[in-house]
Amino acid sequence: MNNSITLRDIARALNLSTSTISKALNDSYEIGEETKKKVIAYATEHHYVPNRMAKGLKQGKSRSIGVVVCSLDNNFVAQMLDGIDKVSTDKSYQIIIMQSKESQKQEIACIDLLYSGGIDGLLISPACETTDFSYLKNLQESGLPMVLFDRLTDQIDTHKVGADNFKGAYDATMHLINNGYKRIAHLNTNTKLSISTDRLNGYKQALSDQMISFNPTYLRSCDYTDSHKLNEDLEEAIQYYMSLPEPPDAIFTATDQITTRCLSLLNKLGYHIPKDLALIGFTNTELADAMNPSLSTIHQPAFEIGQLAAEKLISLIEQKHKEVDFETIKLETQILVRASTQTVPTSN
Amino acid sequence: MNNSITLRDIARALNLSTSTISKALNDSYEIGEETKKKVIAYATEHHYVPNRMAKGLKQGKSRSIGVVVCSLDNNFVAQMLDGIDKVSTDKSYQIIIMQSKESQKQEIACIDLLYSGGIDGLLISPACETTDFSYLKNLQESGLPMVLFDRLTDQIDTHKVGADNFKGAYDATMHLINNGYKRIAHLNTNTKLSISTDRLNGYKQALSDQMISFNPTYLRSCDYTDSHKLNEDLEEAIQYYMSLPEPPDAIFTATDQITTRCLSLLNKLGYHIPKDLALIGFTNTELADAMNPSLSTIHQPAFEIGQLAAEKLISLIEQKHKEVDFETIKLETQILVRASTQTVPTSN
DNA sequence: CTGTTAGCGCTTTCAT
DNA sequence: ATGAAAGCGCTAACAG
Repeated sequence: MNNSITLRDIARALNLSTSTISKALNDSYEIGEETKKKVIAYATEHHYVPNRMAKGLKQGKSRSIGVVVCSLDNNFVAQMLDGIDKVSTDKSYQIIIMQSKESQKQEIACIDLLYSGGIDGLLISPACETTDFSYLKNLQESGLPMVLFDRLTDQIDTHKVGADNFKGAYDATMHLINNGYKRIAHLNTNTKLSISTDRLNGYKQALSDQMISFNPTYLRSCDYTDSHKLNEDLEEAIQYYMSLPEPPDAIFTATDQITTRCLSLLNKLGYHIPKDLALIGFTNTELADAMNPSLSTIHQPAFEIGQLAAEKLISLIEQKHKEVDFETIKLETQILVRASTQTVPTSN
Repeated sequence: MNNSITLRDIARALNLSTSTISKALNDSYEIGEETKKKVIAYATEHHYVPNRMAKGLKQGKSRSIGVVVCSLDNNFVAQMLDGIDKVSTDKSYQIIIMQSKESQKQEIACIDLLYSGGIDGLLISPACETTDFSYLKNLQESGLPMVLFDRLTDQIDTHKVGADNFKGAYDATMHLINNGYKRIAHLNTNTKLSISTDRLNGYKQALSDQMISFNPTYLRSCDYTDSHKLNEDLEEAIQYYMSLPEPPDAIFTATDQITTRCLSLLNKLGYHIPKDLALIGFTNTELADAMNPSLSTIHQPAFEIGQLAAEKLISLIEQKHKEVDFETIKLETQILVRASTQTVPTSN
């Protein structure tokens, strides 16, 4: 660990007290210009770097923020983290990122570790598996400021920042309908979180607005917990759809992983997109344009979600005393129409 | 910050001393079974969670590792981070990730912050911009264990873990030659780091082994610092190549970003891959199969690089006293041949 | 303007 | 088997 010089070392070298050094380095009005200069000169020369742990221990705060996400190796998550990092760095907070891998157990382990590390606040996008939020609620009651981002739940009352998933799903479905698709399947995750339900509801609303009745056989959920299992579920779902007497003519997929993998899988299984089946889904991949075929997507403002969530959390941390009205912010998604939904299927 | 109960609170409640509580919770042999049980029961009931800062301050180590990467929003980096996280979590180290955004100045700011945070060791993949490593060297001399990963340099003597970039580049170039391509261009980054030079050398070696003389007009470097600038440079490079009297018939691209963007760009500019131009490059995207055309790639064992780097660092941390022989480990890359290099160009 | 002192929460001798 | 006390590096009253 850190074995650079300490305040005491400087104090001894300069024949001053540690508190004088501390004040000088913190540019206190109590200290004379002369002394300040001398201290700062010595400190820089000897590469003094303050010990954050000592400072944190003393001050009861650490200027660090814990971030819990499902996975680091996820394009969409990475973009949100980038946004969080931007704001945190600007406001000189350090972020500590941990991954739940979609497991509630691991999520709790992460939170414990973060909490014991003395974070000033928590930014969390819960694991798909998580249904019981009492753990988080307890932490909140014991005074830890927190903001939910991306994946939200009604079970906790705090600031929440995510995309307008209902609208995004509605737009996607409506786009398919407007392009002449009639039998629209929906593939989503097996979670109870809002990302899943909101998207399902948006899908249903669009159908109903267009007088298309919701057909439960066109709805399948995939296990999101395990990457391998996801592929299996996806393949099974597609096989199932296509073996139906009336197979769907389009699929609307609910998450980044599902969308891109679905495209790969459809290609692999030999289906032609969009002739056999149109495809549109939530994903933020920059490669949508270069895919085969280029992929129509619902794009979420990931970076902005991260930024806003971090801002909200920091404001919460810095006005811990005051009463605040918690907000739930839903940022607009964007529909990007490309080739995967362009061909109107042969009439029937 | 953390305002859970402390050892003192437990001590008072149980009419014991803090040191007894500390020992009990750390399962010391000095403490009787009865007492231990009582203490542990109380601690769990009241959700005692130790203060890492206090512990770290006392013990002179924090069980945390600093990680500096160029960017979070980068597929390849994310995979390495995942590997680092796996090992760290297993060995109960916490990781603190920071991004340099390819700027040396920001890199130093990150390192300072990490160092002052009391990290036990540093894992770093330097910014493209970084050429002067004296800063890191000083830190190392002052006792901070560090491991370089992915982007290596001879200027620092420590454990280093990366891919065998020379071999990867050699394989890619050789593959192109074997498939009948003769005028092979190389697009890389404008950095002095080994990732760039090793790949260039592998490319040159393959050419020379096949009696093809290296043509400097077929070599272009892109500014990697800025995402927008990269696109410009790329577009300019392609325009330049294609306006040559003898334009290249294949491109070998050196990094994840360059490779995928190059594909997008070639499509956008209306070139047909691989008829007009073959393309193969370093990238770890899972979407290579689903691209248009499916993309031949050099795949790096990113997760393993992360894992190994973390293991090396932790071993360094935990045997800080002993003398060690530093190793440089180069993991095998993998060539994945797909459609973007499949068609032999029309003879000439 | 500068110094003394106490204490953040924890571990760790050293007594008892 | 348990406790008292010191101290990690820092800041913040409070004196001087």
